[in-house]
Amino acid sequence: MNEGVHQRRDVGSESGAQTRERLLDAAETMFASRGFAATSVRHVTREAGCNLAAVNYHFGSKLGLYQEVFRRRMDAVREQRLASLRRVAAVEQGPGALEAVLHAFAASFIEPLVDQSHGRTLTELIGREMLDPHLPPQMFRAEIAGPVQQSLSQALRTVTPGLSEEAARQCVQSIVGQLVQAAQRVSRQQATPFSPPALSALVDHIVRFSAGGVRACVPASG
Amino acid sequence: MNEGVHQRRDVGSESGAQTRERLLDAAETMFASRGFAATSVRHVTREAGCNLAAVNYHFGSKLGLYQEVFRRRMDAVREQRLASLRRVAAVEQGPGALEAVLHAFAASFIEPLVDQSHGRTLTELIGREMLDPHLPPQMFRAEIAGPVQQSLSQALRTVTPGLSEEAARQCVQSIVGQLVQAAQRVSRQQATPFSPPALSALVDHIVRFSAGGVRACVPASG
DNA sequence: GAGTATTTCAAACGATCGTATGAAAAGCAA
DNA sequence: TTGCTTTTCATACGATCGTTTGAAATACTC
Repeated sequence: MNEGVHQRRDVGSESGAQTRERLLDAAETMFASRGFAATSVRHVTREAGCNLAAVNYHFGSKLGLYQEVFRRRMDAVREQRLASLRRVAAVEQGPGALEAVLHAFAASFIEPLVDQSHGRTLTELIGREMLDPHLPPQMFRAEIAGPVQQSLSQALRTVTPGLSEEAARQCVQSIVGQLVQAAQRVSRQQATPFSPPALSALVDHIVRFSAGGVRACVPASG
Repeated sequence: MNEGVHQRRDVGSESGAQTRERLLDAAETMFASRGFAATSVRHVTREAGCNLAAVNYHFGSKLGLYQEVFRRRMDAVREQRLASLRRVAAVEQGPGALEAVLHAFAASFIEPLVDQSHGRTLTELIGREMLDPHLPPQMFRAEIAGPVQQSLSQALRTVTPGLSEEAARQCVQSIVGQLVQAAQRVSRQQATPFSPPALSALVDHIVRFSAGGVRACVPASG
């Protein structure tokens, strides 16, 4: 009898929307730091300062709350990644173009971790979802991973003559792999929040390493 | 009153050791596929075909069981990684030596995922522990990550003239990042267990990409 | 064999979990 | 205000959680 998506007729009062977002904020933080199973509905509602039943009222279930936490942020994350790539690909040309593309992508991936508080928790959240999926299978990959990786792949081929489509796809995986791991290292360091110079050095290394890697994936030309 | 480590006087009977290992086997599988919080002691004991209280008797607590699951495998994992590096570093020389080192390391990381069943679950287990730590902080990094990464770092510098210690350390992070992400992709593909040629192509790409990346981290020489 | 130590067992403990329910509270249109 | 909808609330349900307990069963020593 459950069609899978919880639907309330509308958001009537303003206070209704307020507690709804307080719930999402609290849930986002706790799902990120503790994981889905270890986060209880009671913890979330207590943190949000509202009643236990509010979760089931607003989101149908604990799982519905979890999915809405992602849905609320996914558009912004995807657009941020795509925009920073588009910005660079339109401007840069010549021998340093590859580094520019890589730097734009890496920075847009790493910097939100320390700039805004949402970035850090969101990265942790995504890391957990990757290992312990609770979202519909198509949701995460289709709405974030897919578009972003395809966009980066195309940008790489634009600035790297001779890079095949398959090679570009593999390079994207190598780059994302480095970034995910680096992001986790940064996020883990909660006490000492990575000084800006150290963060900049981290991004610089990934750019240099990846540029060398991408160029090594181009078949040798006369 | 709990000194942190559960100590039974000895392993007296053989049947005692048998159920102890059945518990570890079952727990390893379930912790890997479901995570710590989502795996219940009752599930484990039912899977192991023994009584509920056996976990607390043999390991003191659920957490004690979890830690013992890791302790049982860590030595073997570390030795396997180090041995494959040592084997290559002693033999290879010349221009292809970097690729040989990278291939040895990547293969020892990826191949257990499909060869033996332990490798796959262990990789998933490690991935979960990285995001959701339940081990004493020094245990995992000190016994696996540390020695392996230092060994790879030294091997890279041996076959790559001009690579600084700091640069080697960063390159190790880049390589490990690629491998961890690739391992997760492989493990995720449970239905179609990655044909051997596809796996070989995956390793080959990581070797080529990383070789280019490492060489790009050497300061330009005359 | 008896006697001791080790291991297994069924049963229960208190706690917490996600969810459901129906009544109070609040918001809003008339 | 009245009447209706939306939101909040206290409370309870059944299930499952990790752990404990004391007795039964098993293994081992002598």
